[in-house]
Amino acid sequence: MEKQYSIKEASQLLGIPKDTLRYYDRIGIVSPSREHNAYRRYSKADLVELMNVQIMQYADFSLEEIKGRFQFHRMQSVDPAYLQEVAEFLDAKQAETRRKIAHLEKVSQLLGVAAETLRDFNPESDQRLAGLVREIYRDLHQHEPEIIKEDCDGHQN
Amino acid sequence: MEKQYSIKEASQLLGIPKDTLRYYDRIGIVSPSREHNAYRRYSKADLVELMNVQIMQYADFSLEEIKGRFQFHRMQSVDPAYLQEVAEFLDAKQAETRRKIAHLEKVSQLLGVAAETLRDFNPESDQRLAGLVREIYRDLHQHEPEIIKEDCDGHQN
DNA sequence: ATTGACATTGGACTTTACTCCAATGTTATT
DNA sequence: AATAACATTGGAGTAAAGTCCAATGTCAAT
Repeated sequence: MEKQYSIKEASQLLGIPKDTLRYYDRIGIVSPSREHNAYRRYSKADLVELMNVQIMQYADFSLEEIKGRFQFHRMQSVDPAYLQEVAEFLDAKQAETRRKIAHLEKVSQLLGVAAETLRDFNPESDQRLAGLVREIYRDLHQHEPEIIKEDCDGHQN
Repeated sequence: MEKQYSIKEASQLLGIPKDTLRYYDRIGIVSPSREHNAYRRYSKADLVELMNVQIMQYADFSLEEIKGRFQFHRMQSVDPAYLQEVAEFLDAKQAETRRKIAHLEKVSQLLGVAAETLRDFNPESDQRLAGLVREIYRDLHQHEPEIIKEDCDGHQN
């Protein structure tokens, strides 16, 4: 006889609001069984699934993705082709994550240089700032170079 | 006589949809002047501002922030106290960005190990995966340790 | 005068992941 | 029987940053 948990208990154990648990039930992410009175009863397996969901969210998966791709602990027949597919999906996610990191690295640089330039203005950091901005702008869409290309830090000249 | 640009031209030059430009006008981000017939006329300064907006967005600022903090190219009197304030704001943003990067680094690790584990299962990478997941879970909310702590990769045991 | 390409507006809709509410039902305790 | 503390539901609202639409106005060329 495994213990079962009320929605309140599940909520407290996992730190997920009750409304959110109901929402997950509604959209089919984790749908616990019900008691005679229609109260939700969360099994341990349900809690584990919810922890999975939390991890997946941490890893930037959308609920759609979580719902779609990751029923694989449900299926007992672990089709190797399917495993392969999931692995590729993870690879793609990782690549995307790396791109995001590269982006944020540039942002961090930009912010650092911008703050420095504000703190004490000198032509050197101003130059670096302008260069970064240009680079980012190129990054943003690599075309249409022939317009104004002021440095975009706001100080008019 | 500086050239002025129609909304279509501005849109094409900057790669921003016309509807978005109108939206920016409405919420007061960049509000160009108008012709006799109420058509918007974007000046070069407007375009520069819009480029600023693009950079700011690249740097993960919300439109609220862009609107609130960065009218400083507008003000000609560059109050040093204000510069200081902005610099601190940028510092805070940078710190936040660094936190995001740290998060994504962990995500990337997790995805890598998860894919590896799926590809060819061996107890070693399984261990690493479990360890990472535990770490993340601790990260997620550092409390309530006394429940189930299965590895959250889905394979039942 | 009509056509086509452009412009305007207010307002509704989209997406994601919740969050809140009111009306109502259930359980346990007083 | 009344009360408190739970639970249920459908449905509405929220945030951000657009995106789309219909009705309408303007402009240049035919």
